[in-house]
Amino acid sequence: MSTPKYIKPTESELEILQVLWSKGLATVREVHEELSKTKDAGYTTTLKLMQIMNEKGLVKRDDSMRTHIYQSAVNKEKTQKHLLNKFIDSLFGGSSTQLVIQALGEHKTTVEELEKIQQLLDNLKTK
Amino acid sequence: MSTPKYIKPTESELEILQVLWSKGLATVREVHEELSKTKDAGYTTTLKLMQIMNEKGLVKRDDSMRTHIYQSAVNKEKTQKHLLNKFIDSLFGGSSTQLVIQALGEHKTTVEELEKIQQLLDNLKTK
DNA sequence: TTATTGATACGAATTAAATCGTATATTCGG
DNA sequence: CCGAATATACGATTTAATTCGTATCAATAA
Repeated sequence: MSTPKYIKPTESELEILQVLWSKGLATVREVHEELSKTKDAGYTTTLKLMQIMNEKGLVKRDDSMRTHIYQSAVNKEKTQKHLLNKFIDSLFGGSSTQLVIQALGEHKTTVEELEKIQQLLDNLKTK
Repeated sequence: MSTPKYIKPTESELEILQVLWSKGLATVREVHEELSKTKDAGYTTTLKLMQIMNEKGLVKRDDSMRTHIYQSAVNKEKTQKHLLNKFIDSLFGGSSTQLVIQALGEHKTTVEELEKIQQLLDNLKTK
């Protein structure tokens, strides 16, 4: 079995992936419009980034038409997991528990969500 | 009240902060030895990084002696929280619950730890 | 047909991070 | 005192990420 090569997306690349994950398919223009809401960079900047991401294999595109259609080439959950693990290692010495404690302590979490997590914990415990 | 200026440490800076957080006080050499275990860069590289961190205010140092003594100038928990929030925003659309679910699902967590988290959840729920 | 709009390609400049070589000063063993 | 070991300072290079200008081509409206 071939070792899967995990590419670590940069900050900007992650922003683009977010958009693609939520839209499924999108043109450069669409992605750019979306990013423009919170960020301020030129169109060709977004274009170039997406071209590079295509070379890296982070996105796929259909270039059979004049206006290319992009989509993510990496799985959202897998990527999240991968980056999360790196994050936990680098900031919480590998202890996911520490991270969870901080995460729950800080953000306001609804009772429903807390119960959802408790469910999950119960499941994990019985395994 | 003055707006606290949060400086985002780079990857390498974070590694150094980790060492300082765990040691309290340390010389460049000590930090460097520690980093050498997992990483391979020259002594002057570590030195330079720590000098820059000093300029940025990420660390403090006592340079009254020939061999300077460094310590972190930023609070561990605060820094963790700050970076964690950024991370959650950028990767989990601000949902700490999503993050927690992924974190617990992936890493192997002991029953003791799971129970610790359940305790925490119970406390949160009654509030 | 021609001018305008909007698309990609691509080189190049800019910025930021990390790395290292070298100069120089201090300490310490002999 | 002298030489080796060990410090810091600091400029310069390298590498990576981001940004953007400009060329060029295609589509479309007038």
